[in-house]
Amino acid sequence: MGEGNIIITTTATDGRRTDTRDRIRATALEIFSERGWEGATLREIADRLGITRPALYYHFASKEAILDSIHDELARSVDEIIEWAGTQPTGAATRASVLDRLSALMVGQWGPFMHFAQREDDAMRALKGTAAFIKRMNALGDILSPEDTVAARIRARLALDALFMAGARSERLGGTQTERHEEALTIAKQLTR
Amino acid sequence: MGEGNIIITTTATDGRRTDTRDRIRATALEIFSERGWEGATLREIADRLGITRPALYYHFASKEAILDSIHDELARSVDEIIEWAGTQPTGAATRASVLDRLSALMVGQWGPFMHFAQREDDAMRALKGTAAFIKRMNALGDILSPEDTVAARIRARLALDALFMAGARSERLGGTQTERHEEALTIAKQLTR
DNA sequence: GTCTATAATACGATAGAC
DNA sequence: GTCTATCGTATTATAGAC
Repeated sequence: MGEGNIIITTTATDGRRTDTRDRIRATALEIFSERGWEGATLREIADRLGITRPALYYHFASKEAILDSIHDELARSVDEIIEWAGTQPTGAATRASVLDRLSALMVGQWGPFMHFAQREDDAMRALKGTAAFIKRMNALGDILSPEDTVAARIRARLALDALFMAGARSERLGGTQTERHEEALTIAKQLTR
Repeated sequence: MGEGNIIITTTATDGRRTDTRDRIRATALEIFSERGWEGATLREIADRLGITRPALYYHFASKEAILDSIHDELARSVDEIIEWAGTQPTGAATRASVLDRLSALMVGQWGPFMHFAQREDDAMRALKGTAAFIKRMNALGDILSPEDTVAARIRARLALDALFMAGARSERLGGTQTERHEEALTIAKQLTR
């Protein structure tokens, strides 16, 4: 809830880490993406960090609090895009720019997490953080629909899917990671034209 | 493995049900679709059927065996489509027919389950049944790609996503269920042209 | 800030009566 | 074919020492 999103590895003078909270979030993001919400265990997060489970509870009150914290960080970036779109005239150019900005997020570390959050949609509707994510995805779907028809809404959702597809594990599509992102972006723009 | 896929409710002369195995599969399909693999519990399946957890074990050896049994039934339908495509000349007309046949599966009871199986892809790679499902989805992706490029493979995957989207919970897209299926099919055909 | 030890709960699965 | 009772193991989470 409001932490910075730049992770800098530091050590105190006695050698103890002082960035454990950020390291927990980074590792949890990996494991949520790999295993899904139910499949991800605090044991695995702790083990991968080389600490014990109780130590996690010093930094976060619950498993859900870790997810919420990760989501808060992503939400700021997505909200920026949504708010920016609100200041622009509706049109194909604005939709293309929104897709450009979203694609940039996917290329970074958010690709696997957005894939996770999207895939867990109904299973996780109960989770506060993810419910908010779904609302943001719906807002993006509305922004990306050129007109108010079922077909346009399906196409807008597919445009988002295209970006997610390139952002997540997608080696089977062939080509380089960069190539996949570029092609997905091109197709997404065609779908929202 | 090898049971019929038509569920007929019958009762023996003393009033006991004789179709519990099929009822378990139908209910499990619902709950897997709603909650995902880890989120689905045998407790909920049993409760919804009005029986106890141990009673499930009379019909299936394990939770995984239930999933495998459901998957076997779907696999026969998907394999029919894949095999039929193999006998046809490659071309836009064949791809459109494959999409028609897949869409017909989605309109039936398989839509939510295909959404489930697709979404659980990496979390469930360990599960025998789902691993086989992923292989079939990859085969369909190949069949639906007009050429051997990254862009074509992304478009083929999005065509499948469009059908899945209409088949699963998708009320937010507006329109009627029939309308959503028709529009999704049209878009899918455009993507694989 | 991290540890050991443990509580409380839920899970999948089994044994054996009926 | 379904039940009651239970086992063994995992989970999230907490208490209190250091």
